Amino acid sequence: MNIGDVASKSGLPAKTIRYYEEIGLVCPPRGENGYRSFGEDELHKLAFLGRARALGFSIEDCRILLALYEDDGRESAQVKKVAEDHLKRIEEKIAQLQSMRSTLKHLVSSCAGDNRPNCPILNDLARD
Amino acid sequence: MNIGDVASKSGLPAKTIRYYEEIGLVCPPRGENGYRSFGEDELHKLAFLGRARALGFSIEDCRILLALYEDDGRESAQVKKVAEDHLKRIEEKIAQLQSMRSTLKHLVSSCAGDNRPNCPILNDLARD
DNA sequence: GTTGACCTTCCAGTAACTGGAAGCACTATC
DNA sequence: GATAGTGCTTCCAGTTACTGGAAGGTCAAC
Repeated sequence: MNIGDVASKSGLPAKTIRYYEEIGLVCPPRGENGYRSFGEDELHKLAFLGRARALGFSIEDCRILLALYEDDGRESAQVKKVAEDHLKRIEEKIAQLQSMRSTLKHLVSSCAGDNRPNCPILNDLARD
Repeated sequence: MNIGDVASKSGLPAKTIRYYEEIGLVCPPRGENGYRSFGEDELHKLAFLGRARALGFSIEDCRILLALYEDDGRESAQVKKVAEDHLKRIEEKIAQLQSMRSTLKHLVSSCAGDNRPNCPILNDLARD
């Protein structure tokens, strides 16, 4: 398979796949013409990476998860730890965004949004 | 005031203030010794920026908000638009993170987290 | 043989800082 | 007056995970 094939099958852009090769997440062999030649295993890996990224795991987490996936001697506790840490970071991020949302909602609803200059949003940002 | 003073008063790191000057958000005059010399107005601006950033506004949004703040002819509708667009983006982000959280929570709870290799998290990432 | 799609590499840019090095400036102390 | 310590300056590089684009080689079809 050429890169375009695995791109459409994995859902990842070709650019991203080249990038993943550059940083060592995958290393497809090359054909005579210099084209990357992907097998089912590489496609499987890329799909794995796509799903992990879709769950918000960082590239470094993905690297670890992939290594654990390929390590028969892994302990599920290692995987769980990575996922739990990530979950915790996500929950912190959600809390932070919810706090912003709450403040913003309040500000937006208090602003007339008309053609006059007075604005509670700016007043709040400029408060002393 | 030197940069260290406005840094502690505004809560922004000195590095960040220099960066804000570099991108034209503030432009404090310089003293004889080449040091940046901040007045109350610059401090006020920096505090404004700090609060806007804390609400998650992008630097470009901050630039717009600051310009509106300093424009007596502004219409509150302009400010409200910026805030509403930002609020919408935040809500989308929250929804995305909540979806990740939901999946992750489920996966984490289904993983034994022991010394055995079998792991539902990896199974899910590797599913066909 | 030429068009068009697909592949290659390389370089630059994104957002918003942050860390660190090298080197002045200022203040306090001996 | 020398020195130490802190604070200021600029400049360069690195962060995250790609993404866009240019210049050019390859392949299949007509």
